[in-house]
Amino acid sequence: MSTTGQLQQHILRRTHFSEVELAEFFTAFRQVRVKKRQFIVQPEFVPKHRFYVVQGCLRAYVIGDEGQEHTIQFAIDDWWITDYNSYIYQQPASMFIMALEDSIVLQIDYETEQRLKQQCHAYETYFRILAETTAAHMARRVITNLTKTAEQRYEMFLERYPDVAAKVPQYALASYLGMTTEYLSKLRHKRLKS
Amino acid sequence: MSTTGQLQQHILRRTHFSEVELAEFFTAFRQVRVKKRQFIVQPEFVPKHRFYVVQGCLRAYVIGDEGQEHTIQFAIDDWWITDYNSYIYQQPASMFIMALEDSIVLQIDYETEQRLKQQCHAYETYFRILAETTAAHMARRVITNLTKTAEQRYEMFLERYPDVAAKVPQYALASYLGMTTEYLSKLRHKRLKS
DNA sequence: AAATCTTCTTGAACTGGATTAACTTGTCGG
DNA sequence: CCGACAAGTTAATCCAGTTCAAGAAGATTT
Repeated sequence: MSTTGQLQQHILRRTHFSEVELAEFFTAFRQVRVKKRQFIVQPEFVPKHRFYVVQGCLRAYVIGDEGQEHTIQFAIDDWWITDYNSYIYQQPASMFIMALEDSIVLQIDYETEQRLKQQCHAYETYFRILAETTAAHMARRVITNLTKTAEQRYEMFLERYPDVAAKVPQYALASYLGMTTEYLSKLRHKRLKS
Repeated sequence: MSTTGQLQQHILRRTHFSEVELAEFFTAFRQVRVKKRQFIVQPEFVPKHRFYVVQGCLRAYVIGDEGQEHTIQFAIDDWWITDYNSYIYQQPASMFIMALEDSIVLQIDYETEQRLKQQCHAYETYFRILAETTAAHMARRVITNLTKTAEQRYEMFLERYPDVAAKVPQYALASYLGMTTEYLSKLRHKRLKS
């Protein structure tokens, strides 16, 4: 499948674009290769793009007051990623987004996205659905963080995202789940014994 | 101002509807009075509506495995509220949404919303913006919960939402901030002394 | 205005998870 | 294939926040 073919599926599984709409939509994207450890978003800079991951693995994180990293989002094949707050309001980012492995992404820039959404109802619908999905996902995460223990959060993550769990380094997962690397290490060990 | 006048402002501050579009949009809403302690969403039932709060105060919460309540969202005048996950996917709710005081809401039902969005690009845009705002808000909350201590979370909430903090009962706020009532009580006391 | 229920407070004992620190194992560029 | 740094482990100690328990202060109903 071509690299845009994957995104095409992502779109058509959620809404309907005509042939013409699809073709024009893809002209808005640029395919970019991102090397491991390379940043695509950095604090202080206004994030110009939203990214669709064709292949690879990226991680968004913030740095807390005491210098610890906190993972906000992972993205693997067929996921969208950006610093949501900063992108939609076009404010300087507060996150880093870094490739955890060599990756291929499709990027669309803010102005183009705005123009497309204005121009065509179907495009607007697609981005509305993306936003809704993001909101729903974030709401679930808030609930999980409020209601579950560290151990339960780990177990749930393993069940829900086994492919992500397998790909990302332990320290990144720990900081996503809101615990230290050391504690996650203990949980894993405990798990193996039982 | 009429009750829809408030919602009209909410819309026009975010996007543009023509006179005709505005008029038709409002026919989709029904104004409902909700008494204190009354539920508008309950677990097991598919939430049929999304609610715009004209006046009053509502609270969305889930019940954890050990029976504790966890507040997911508050809504006061000029806010939207629903069980987001359940509403957009039309699945049985997992939350309660209850009025903390006698309130007036405007409700739109799922099918009507779908029809409106399909019918008119401007409506679609408005709901896209609502979803984006929700996503951004939830993302900020995830970050705060990961990076800040209970005390910092409380201080930040007071600063950002003083009107909500003044309205809602202590136990509801505590469970929103992810701490026990007892601990919040101590934090307040500590705060008064300094 | 008494009775009942709901919310808030206070303090003592406890614990899930953090911190610190030293060590082991991977990984990869040269 | 080696040197260096990044990632993961283990164990001792510590603390932010919970739990339990009992009472005080508001609300709401009769």
